[in-house]
Amino acid sequence: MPRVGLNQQTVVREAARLADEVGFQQLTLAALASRLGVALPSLYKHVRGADALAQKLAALATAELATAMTTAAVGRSGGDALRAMADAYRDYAVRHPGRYPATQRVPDPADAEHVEAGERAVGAIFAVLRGYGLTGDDAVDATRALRSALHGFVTLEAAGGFGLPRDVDRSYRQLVASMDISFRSWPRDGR
Amino acid sequence: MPRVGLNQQTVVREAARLADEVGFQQLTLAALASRLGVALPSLYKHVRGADALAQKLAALATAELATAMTTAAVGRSGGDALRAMADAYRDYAVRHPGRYPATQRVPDPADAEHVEAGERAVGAIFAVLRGYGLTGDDAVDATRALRSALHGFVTLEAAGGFGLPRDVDRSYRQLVASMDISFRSWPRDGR
DNA sequence: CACCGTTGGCTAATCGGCTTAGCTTTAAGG
DNA sequence: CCTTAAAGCTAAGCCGATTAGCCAACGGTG
Repeated sequence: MPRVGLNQQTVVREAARLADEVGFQQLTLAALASRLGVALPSLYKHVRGADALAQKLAALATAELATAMTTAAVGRSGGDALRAMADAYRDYAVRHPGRYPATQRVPDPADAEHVEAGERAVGAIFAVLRGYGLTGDDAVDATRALRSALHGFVTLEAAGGFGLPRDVDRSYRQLVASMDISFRSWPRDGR
Repeated sequence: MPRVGLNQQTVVREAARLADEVGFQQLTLAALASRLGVALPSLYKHVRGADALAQKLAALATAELATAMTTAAVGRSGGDALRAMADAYRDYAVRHPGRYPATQRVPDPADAEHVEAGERAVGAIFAVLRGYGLTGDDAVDATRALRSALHGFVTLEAAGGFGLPRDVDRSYRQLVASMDISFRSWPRDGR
């Protein structure tokens, strides 16, 4: 019986593909094994279990998303950079509906690649905000605001939460435009 | 053997309590049954199954959230109403970590109460936005923006996605303040 | 080429959760 | 008191995850 020749990389990558097809919640070791032409328990030679697989998938997806955000913003600044990054963010979420939810998982401190990927993603946002003159606590607040807005939008969109017929692309553009306005006149409370 | 005397209401309500304790994902028919002092299959006399239970829980949570939002905004307007509603929203999510995620489920059109609850929640936001002079398509866009921001924030907060030590309450206040600014000068593209 | 150790794959078995089928018994109403 | 709808039960089957333990393929070494 010839070996299939799997390793952790191939397993995680196929999991990513499968997740995009069937959804993150429906990503199952059983389905993944059959997809890879292998019996389910064989996967344990490469991944500790279902939870560990999800965590590895999170690391992969976070790295991809961070790269997409960084790439989009490079060579741009201000509202231009913001729009490009926001578009890249939503584009990733739409094109990878199975991977995107995985990016919500907090990195395991022991997984250096995952931690680094998360820092790259936040760093990309920070860099854009520096273009608005936002630094320190303001940058932290603004980063949280931007992440919240983008994450919330793509999550609601994916869940089918926008019932009305109004064009969703346009709503997203308006959201990003409103964030642009916010960042240009960021509210400072007394501190 | 005396009867416990369950009905759909009591089952769903207990499910909500349990979900808040153990988390939405960990809400299981097995745990719910043992909590109610009943064998698992007995639950099927009151609920069609696990998915239907989640849907009923969604209806309950959506109604509660809508009520909280509406109550908070009553008698206020403008930024005052916005802040009160936003605080009520986050407060609900924090105090009901198991119910809140359920509110993401799209109502089944056949469940009139659920549909109505969703409309009440959106209607509450619409009402606040009217105080900013936002109506029609602008109100739709702004509603989506606000929902995105609030939902994104509480979701990331619950997931532990805010790593830095910066005070989360303050970040939320800043987010809401920035939305207030956005609504006061809502961007209109050429249409 | 033969040997051997590593390791990737397998089968078997257990466990937990969901679901269905079908039986029993409560309790409410005539 | 009798009937009957419904609330509860047990039994059984399915599916996914996990663990244990076996076997065979491949790579390196003599």
